Amino acid sequence: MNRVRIVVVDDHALFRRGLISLLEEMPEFHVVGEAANGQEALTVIERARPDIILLDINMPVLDGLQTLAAIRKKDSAQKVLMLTISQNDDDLIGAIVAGANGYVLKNAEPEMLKNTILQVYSGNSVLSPEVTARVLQAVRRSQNDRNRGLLSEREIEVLKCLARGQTTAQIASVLFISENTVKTHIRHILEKMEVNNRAEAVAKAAQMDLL
Amino acid sequence: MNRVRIVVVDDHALFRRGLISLLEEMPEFHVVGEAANGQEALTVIERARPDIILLDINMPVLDGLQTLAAIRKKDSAQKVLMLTISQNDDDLIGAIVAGANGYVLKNAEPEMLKNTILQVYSGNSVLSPEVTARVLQAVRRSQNDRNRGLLSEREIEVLKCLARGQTTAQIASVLFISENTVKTHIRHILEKMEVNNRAEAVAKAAQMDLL
DNA sequence: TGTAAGGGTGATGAAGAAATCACCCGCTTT
DNA sequence: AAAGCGGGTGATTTCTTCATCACCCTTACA
Repeated sequence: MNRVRIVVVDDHALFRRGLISLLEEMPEFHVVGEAANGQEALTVIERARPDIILLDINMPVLDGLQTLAAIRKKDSAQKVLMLTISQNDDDLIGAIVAGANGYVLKNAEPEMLKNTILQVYSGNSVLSPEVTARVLQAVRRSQNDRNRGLLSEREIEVLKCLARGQTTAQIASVLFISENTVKTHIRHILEKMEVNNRAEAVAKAAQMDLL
Repeated sequence: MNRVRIVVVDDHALFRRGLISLLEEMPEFHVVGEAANGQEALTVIERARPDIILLDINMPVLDGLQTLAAIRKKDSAQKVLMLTISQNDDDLIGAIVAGANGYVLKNAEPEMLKNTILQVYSGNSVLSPEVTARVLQAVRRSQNDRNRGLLSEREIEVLKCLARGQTTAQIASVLFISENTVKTHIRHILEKMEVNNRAEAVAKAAQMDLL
């Protein structure tokens, strides 16, 4: 197998040199370029045509996220692995949205880093376990956001009553509205949740945890 | 260090037994219970009080996602690692939303599985590299969804013109509206995007990829 | 067979968002 | 000082969504 061609981008010269020697010790890899900031990186990448770019986030001139965006604009298939100390949510989510193929912390073990690079090279994505929880949290939040706004507040009230097994008439008296209104709310709930009857709506609502 | 107490839930008896002997061979782990479906699992968990539950998704009676939801309802801190062959998006995202602490494929290497369990035990989350890309994709989609709906269609039109460097007057003539209207649209754009001027708005829009 | 319950359709007033425009201010350039 | 441009404030019209209600249909069952 051919060696994986790598470009290392990091403003910390010491770290960059250390990382490069580490990679060069591994027979799988070959470092074909390095840069101390995003601006330089774009030039180096243009010339070196690497398989993978290891990209720091905190950098002067052009930071990692802007650099990533610029890279993506030119080549949507270029593999980019963020390698940073930042566990900041904005950096993390920002990198993902900008199209990073992975996000690993600088304190990763060499063996771990090697596996990560090979995974990314083979087309997969990798996250450090330390940041994976935050990503999952982001997924949960966004799914909840998707649910929020789907139903109006009143409709959720009605849905809660439904979940308690109340009939149309009971709900009407509890909420001080007419039975007709309750039925209309339920109709809208069924439409919005894309279900066919009350029971199914309650089941789905329980699953979406909006009771 | 104490051994990590594990419960294995999988309807495939052969796989379950194999997994259990594998785990028992490792000094770090101790399997304190097993179950062939979600229903059984809930009982077993109640009794065995494991540190971690390895949970399959495709199961009869009560599937893995429903089981996970039930577990979370009782104990929001219980660590649950999904261990499945399913690369289905609904299963994956569903598991995350339901609160899984990890999602790994059954074809994982023993050494890999061991590391994963230890990571989850120590409070982190883990995804198989094979599914990580899909999760990142989901994050990107949901962030885009968050952007959609932020600006009205008309406002996005104005924003596109701004990005082309057009002045208020030029935009007005292109869109067949008065300059005042253009200014108002721009004002709303600035407010909604939480930026202070046109240039910043364009930069942020480019970053959010809504041009 | 009539009555209760789930489900479907149409309609209306109130509230809020969207799109439009007029007018004002401050800075820069000429 | 006049003109051009970016930016701020108020006001109007239109459209959509929400919450409300009336009326009709089908099924089950007493």
